[in-house]
Amino acid sequence: MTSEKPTRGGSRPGAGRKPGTGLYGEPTQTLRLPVSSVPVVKDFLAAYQARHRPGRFPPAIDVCASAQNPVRMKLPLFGTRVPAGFPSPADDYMEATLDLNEYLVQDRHTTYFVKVKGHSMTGAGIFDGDMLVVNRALEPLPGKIIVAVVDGELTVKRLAFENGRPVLQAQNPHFKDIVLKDTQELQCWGVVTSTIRKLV
Amino acid sequence: MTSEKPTRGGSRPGAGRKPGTGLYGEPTQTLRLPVSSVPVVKDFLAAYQARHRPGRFPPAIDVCASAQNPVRMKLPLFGTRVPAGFPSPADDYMEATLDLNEYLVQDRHTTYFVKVKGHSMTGAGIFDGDMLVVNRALEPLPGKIIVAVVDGELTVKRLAFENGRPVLQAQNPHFKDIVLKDTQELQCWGVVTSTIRKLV
DNA sequence: TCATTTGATTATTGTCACAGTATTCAATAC
DNA sequence: GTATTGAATACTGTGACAATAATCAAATGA
Repeated sequence: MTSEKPTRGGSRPGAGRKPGTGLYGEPTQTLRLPVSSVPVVKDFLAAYQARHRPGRFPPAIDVCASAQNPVRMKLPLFGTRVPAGFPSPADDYMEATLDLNEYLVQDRHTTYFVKVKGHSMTGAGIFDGDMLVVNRALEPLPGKIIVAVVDGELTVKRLAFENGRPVLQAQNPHFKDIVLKDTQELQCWGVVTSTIRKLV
Repeated sequence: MTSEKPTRGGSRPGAGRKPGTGLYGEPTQTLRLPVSSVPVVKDFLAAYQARHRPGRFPPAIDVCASAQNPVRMKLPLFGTRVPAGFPSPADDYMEATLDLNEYLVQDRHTTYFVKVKGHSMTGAGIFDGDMLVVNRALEPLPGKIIVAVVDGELTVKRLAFENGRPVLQAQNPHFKDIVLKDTQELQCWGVVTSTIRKLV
């Protein structure tokens, strides 16, 4: 321990942290939120931050399941007319019975389920935690929402083509589209046929 | 226009705004976010506010009863890891089985389906043509999305309470909320537990 | 009598400001 | 040539402030 005056360091022109080197690469601002929502928003921001990191696409899918052995289960489906009382199977109001598997699974051998992670598809009405029904036998046409693998990352995006190149469009203006380069391979795992969201 | 000193008003003990009268009914705090995420978070907060707005004690709501019909099923469920190839039932990725009916139908005796018409619930991610899974055995608590009959009209709205009165909130700023008057009867047909949307 | 007006009081809310931290630069030391 | 160092500058979390909103009860006026 000395009290000598150091001779290194000092004023330098052009020194200082460079702009855009923060967590998000863009300006920030403060927003007032209810305290109970803070952890939720922080989780969202973590995904938001990761999504903006160049060259990396965090997985958007959590759970995969296949529809191999569906069983029938019929439940009442009511029509659009307003019944005078609560509808019962004997009423004319009942339009049909509905089997969810029958309704949602075209072909049990080519259908599976995945769970959505992240907020990149909110513009298409697909939210974090939604369950998707995917049919891998369907052709990935432009405009369809597909499950795809790009650079080893599993994502859910809307398929489009620009200048002959496939583009995986995020349906949220704050997430970047994925424009495939010649060196990148697009592996399609199927077309999303339905979305399911649990509310309770 | 006079300059006389008014004699009304003045200091009062116990005056002042009451705690918990804000948008969320709870304390708030500031959080720093990237500017591009601000509209996304604000949208989220709007829904969050509707979800968490504390209601008063619920009035008498008629929960009607009836329905039936059974059967069951089981389907394979795959693990959370991203598989290197397409998952199949023979893979180690299969972790359990998923049954769509089991996943979406808590009690087949109290569950039915309805199809949405109109755009009044788009703010809650419920769109025209969506299929709703409704459980009429669940209690219509504030914040839940319910199927209700008001003045003979069958509607899907979010339930809330203002000044002790039930309010059916449309989740679309272009639709009006339904504030129930004393002469009006609110007949609840159940709580929406899931939404299903077919894309193809 | 009773509904309305009024100013003080207090909570909420959007925004700014500040201190502490992180990053970068280039001269100096080794 | 490489590592160290202090200054410079941006980022980040939190506190503070002013403007707004809500509430109360006395005074007012019909």
